Amino acid sequence: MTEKIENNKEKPERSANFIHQIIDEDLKNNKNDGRIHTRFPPEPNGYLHIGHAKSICLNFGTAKKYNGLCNLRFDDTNPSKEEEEYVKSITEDIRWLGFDWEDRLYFASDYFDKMYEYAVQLIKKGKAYVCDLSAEEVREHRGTPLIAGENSPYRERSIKENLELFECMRRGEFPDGARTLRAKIDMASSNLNMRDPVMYRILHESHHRTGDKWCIYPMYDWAHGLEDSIEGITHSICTLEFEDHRPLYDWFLDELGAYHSQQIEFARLNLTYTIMSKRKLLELVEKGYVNGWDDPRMPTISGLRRRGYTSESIRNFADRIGVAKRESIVDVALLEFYLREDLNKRSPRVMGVLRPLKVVINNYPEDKEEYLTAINNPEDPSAGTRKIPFSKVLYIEKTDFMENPPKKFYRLTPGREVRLRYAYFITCTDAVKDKRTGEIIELHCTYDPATKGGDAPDRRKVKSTLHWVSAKHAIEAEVRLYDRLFKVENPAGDKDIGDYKKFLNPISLEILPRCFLEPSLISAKHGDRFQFERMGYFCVDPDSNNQRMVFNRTITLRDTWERIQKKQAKNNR
RNA sequence: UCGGGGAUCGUCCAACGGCAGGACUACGGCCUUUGGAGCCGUCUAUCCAGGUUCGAAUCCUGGUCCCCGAGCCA
Repeated sequence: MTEKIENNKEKPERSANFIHQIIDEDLKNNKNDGRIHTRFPPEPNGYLHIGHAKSICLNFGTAKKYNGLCNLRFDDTNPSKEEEEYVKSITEDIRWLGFDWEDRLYFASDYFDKMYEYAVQLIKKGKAYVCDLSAEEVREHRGTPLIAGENSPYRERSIKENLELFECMRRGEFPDGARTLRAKIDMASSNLNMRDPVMYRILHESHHRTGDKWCIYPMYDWAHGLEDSIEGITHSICTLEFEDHRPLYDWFLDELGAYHSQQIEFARLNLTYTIMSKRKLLELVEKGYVNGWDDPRMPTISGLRRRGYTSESIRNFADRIGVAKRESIVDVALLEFYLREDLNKRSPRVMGVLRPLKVVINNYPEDKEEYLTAINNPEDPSAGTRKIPFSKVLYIEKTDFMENPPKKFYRLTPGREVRLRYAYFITCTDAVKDKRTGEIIELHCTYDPATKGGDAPDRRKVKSTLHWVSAKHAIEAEVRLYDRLFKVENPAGDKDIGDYKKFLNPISLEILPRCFLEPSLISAKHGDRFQFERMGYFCVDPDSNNQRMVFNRTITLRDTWERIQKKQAKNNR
């Protein structure tokens, strides 16, 4: 009984998405003998982003849910845009996300021979022909949505001639663009994709896997269904823009009498304050708006990873946003919620002062040092405790002191007593200012020795607890603060403005060169994640080295004080 | 204009003829040695107009709005 309740708690019953409903139905009808086989088919022409993560979670997740299989297949049918670098990053990213294709790593280019044979078969059936029209002429013959197209003058070539010409195409006897192989369907179809679509184009270009073996390359529509068919994919899940292509997908497979997978389309992910277009992301990288594909501001998987995201949080997010056909733009706050949820559970707590303000404890002995006990993770008792050094001169956060505080400011002000976390109650006696600028450069305080550890024997309370670092013991480090890449929710959506780059947030990166961290951080390694108490979650950047530690702020903690300030500012307006 | 899709809280997803529900956000409160976390609560939605039905987000009819489609890209 108890067990049952716990199970329910862990796996709250959520209704199946529309794709899983289709699969449930297929299973009921014993379609494909109950086999479920999906695939994730990236084109190796860019880095994966959070939108791909949705698709990866869907495809691999579906296979897992139904005890089926999911292949990783590179759709490398266009050698002019594709590179080996991308297949490396893509495989890394998928693995990091936590998915495994076992021995089922495939490339569309592995099937070029089979595809060629299939094309010959279609020609022999009188359903494909070699066309001599130029690209421009093909466009002119295609017509428009309102006007039917015209047949190509080469449409009625004999099967024999088509076979010979296609063979000559393959052998490289024609220059790029001179001829194409086209399916013979219907130039008057209301679906433009059915107006004798091109199956093969001539491209004298070296392919990253097949080298110079081929100079004709298959088009997506022709290739994709065959890839699915060859691999025995049962459910071929893709995005909405391929809906119009489904009749063609079906036509090829039906004409060939080949195994026929079912194409199902869903709406791709959009996220607020970022862009998902590969082309635009490439532009940001190439024109130096960001520092590479893995810049922590990028929505790429590698960027998120470097930023400190956990794969668990991305998977939870993908699971939560669901799958539907309605186009949408998901609030990035939802992603951030799952990030914080996961980070809160797993991150060791440490203290780090980002914007240091020197504090001298007047009544603390000059040379005394003591080690105080701090809890490593209140969410995880097994994480234990550690010792942190305390001494006469400390740093606290600049924003934790105000000489003339507004209402509801609970932190340090002249005359007020607060707690230093795990240490003592201190009271501010004096603020030293720079004579010229008036900036507060140093605080003088007294401490109450009876409050060691942070509790007062007389039960008196303080309104706030501050984090701090002993000046003598602190590690100096660089911390990089990231904010959203764009200033507006939907930078790609505003067609009046035109260029999405106008919406770039000019302060999406702030570098703090002189932060002070507690000494335990000295052993932190690349990728290690921490919560800097009261400040947020941080991770060690790969730029970090023995000379200089570099941390990225993954995300702030939820900040109630910030909200109060915003409200106050609003009310004063 | 033709073809293909889609319209449910601010956002995302459910409800498949029978009390419109969940998550996030926002806003209150409790608690707190992180203004963190946790806990409790509140607000807010069926594109419009007709019809069928005891009963419609769901079925029918007619509108409106949005997205995709005329690459030898995927």
